[in-house]
Amino acid sequence: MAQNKQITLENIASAVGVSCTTVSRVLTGQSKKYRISDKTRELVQETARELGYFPDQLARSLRTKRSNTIGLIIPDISNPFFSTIARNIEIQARKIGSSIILSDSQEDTALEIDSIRLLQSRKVDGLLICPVGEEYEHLKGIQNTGLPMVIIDRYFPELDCSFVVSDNYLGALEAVEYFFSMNHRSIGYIQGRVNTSVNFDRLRGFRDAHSKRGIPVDESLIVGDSFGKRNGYIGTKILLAKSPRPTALFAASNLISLGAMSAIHEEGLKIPEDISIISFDDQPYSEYLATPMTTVSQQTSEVGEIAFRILLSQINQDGQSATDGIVLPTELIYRKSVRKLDGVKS
Amino acid sequence: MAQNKQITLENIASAVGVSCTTVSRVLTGQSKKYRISDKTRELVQETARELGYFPDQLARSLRTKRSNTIGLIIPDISNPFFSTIARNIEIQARKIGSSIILSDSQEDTALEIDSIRLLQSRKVDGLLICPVGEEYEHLKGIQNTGLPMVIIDRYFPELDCSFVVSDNYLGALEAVEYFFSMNHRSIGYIQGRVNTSVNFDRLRGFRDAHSKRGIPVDESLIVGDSFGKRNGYIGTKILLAKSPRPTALFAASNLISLGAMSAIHEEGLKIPEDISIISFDDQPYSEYLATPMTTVSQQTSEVGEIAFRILLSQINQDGQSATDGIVLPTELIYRKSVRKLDGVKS
DNA sequence: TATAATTGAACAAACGATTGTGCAAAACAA
DNA sequence: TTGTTTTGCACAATCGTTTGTTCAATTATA
Repeated sequence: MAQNKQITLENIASAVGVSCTTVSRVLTGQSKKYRISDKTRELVQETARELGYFPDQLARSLRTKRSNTIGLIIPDISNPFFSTIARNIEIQARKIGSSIILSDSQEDTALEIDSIRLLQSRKVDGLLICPVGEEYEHLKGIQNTGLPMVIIDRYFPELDCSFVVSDNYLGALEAVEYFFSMNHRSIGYIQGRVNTSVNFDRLRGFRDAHSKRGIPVDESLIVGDSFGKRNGYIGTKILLAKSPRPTALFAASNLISLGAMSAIHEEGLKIPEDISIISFDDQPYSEYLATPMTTVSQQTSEVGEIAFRILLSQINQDGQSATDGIVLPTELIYRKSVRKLDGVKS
Repeated sequence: MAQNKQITLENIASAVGVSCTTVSRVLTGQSKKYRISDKTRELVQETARELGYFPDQLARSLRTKRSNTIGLIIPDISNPFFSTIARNIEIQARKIGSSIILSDSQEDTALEIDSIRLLQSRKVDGLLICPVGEEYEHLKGIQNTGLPMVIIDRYFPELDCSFVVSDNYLGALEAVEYFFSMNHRSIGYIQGRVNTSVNFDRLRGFRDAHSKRGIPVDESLIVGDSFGKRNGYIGTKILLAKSPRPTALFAASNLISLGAMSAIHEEGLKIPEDISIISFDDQPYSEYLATPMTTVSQQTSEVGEIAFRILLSQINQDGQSATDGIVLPTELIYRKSVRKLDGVKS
């Protein structure tokens, strides 16, 4: 209970009988550089150990202008997709003694802006951010401050900023082409938040797959506006009510497909007998679902690690590095949720 | 690119023509207390806004001895169980302008100890920790420093520290009693990390359910040693190899049941025809599994929120508050993964 | 021996905020 | 007019580190 006082350099200094300058230099490994005698050095080190000293990072950061702290802004940390990204970032960070300050923007641009402010005032060395989407004016603002930043899972063509994303275009293209190869012609797309690069690219893949086959896309089959479960449910309800019903569904996220399954189940339909489905985001449970789900898998753990490394180099090079955009390939994982339809009616 | 200089109180002060004392007092809302004139106040506020001032939290914290930062240590943030806890904590924290520093201990006590050190040196106001388990000597150490702390999802009987846990005992008891009511008599338990309170309580529930029925527990049916997927797989493999095979499996976590499903599938067995299963931790996907899974659901989102509130009161009361242990009820969610066996052979 | 070079460590000024106290000027009272 | 109170703000110390510079004592060189 005894609210122990903090041990400071001064405590060690007076215990040993030197100045805290000397203590500081010993403890930061600069004893050679500043010609501290071995005797003094050892004495200081030992005393520090005895007293259980550890540096006050706040004071240190204030002086050195480096907090060894990075800000991580995520729209929803409870989404496994993001939490595994977060995990890999944290693991990288701790290797170099950095800590991560986590901020959940709750898919809300206003909160995202708040978070940025807060993290800036906490003097993070850099920012890893998965923006809600749509707006990026506030991100420009960050760049003007010179704060190193890399964007995760999204990008903004007009923003000159490093990013790490999956190849959403090819991922979607491949998925929809697979539908076609299984003779599906009427494919519903339950999209995520519109005006995000993620959604834009997936939609583009969806469209291009059609045009490559010379199949017109039925715009009424493109529904939805969020990456959440509820949107998946609603979107699917709408699509299933159409007549004729689309024979296949392309879900833009793991949460969307969860909502979709809910709706499909509610309608008494079976996957893939009554309706086929492919979902973006492979998950550990995907293969154990009622019908093991065909998914577009992303390299989730790599995303975080790569983003962190880029950020780190930016921090160390003091903003001199060129901005890079990393695009990670996706993989279509074939399972049982897509049925092969009988011959094509033409 | 122009690495903009930080705006300080001094900048505002000289712009307005007052001292930074005054600026500080205005900006921290103490203008009345210190009799700053309205004119000065407004001028300062406006100038601060114009200059885009925001306080340096490091400097502030150094002086005030309060960082508005709390440390969160989690064994595996990628596990949805923990990430939803984390999310709720973050949401609470941001409401009061606190930030959370996230640390993933990777289920490793050594890393956990490291994390604590790091967070202490970052001067967090309090600690929210889900300990790896087993050892708690290092946690005693925290208490001696007077750092407010509340333990999440675990507890240590000999440690006088607030905690928030689920009623693991009753949750397990109820699950196993349900197995019995469905005429199962040979139940395998794939446990999590041994010597954690979580596992201990669940195991106790498992045993007590047996003794209440006067059924001896077959010790060879208790396997495993971790909450991970791999352990679920291995444990299930072992249990399925027994003859006679247990008719039911009780999985101590969501990850364990995922591994279990993998093994069951590999053996060509069906749930619940060939084997029944109940898993701890309800998940969004639980109802969409090949066989919708009967689960013991925990109040995941409440855990984080409650823990945060307790911590907050400890911080504000400066350690004067009594330690409380909160036990949250679980709920057995009945789905399709438990088969009713034919009459009991006696 | 006188001078120069080296060694070992201390001084003091930051970093950006907060805060107890002091002190003029203005307003008031007698 | 003189004395008292109130108003409005500034001084300066402090939080715990880091770091450029200074400086005496010792050792080496001429």
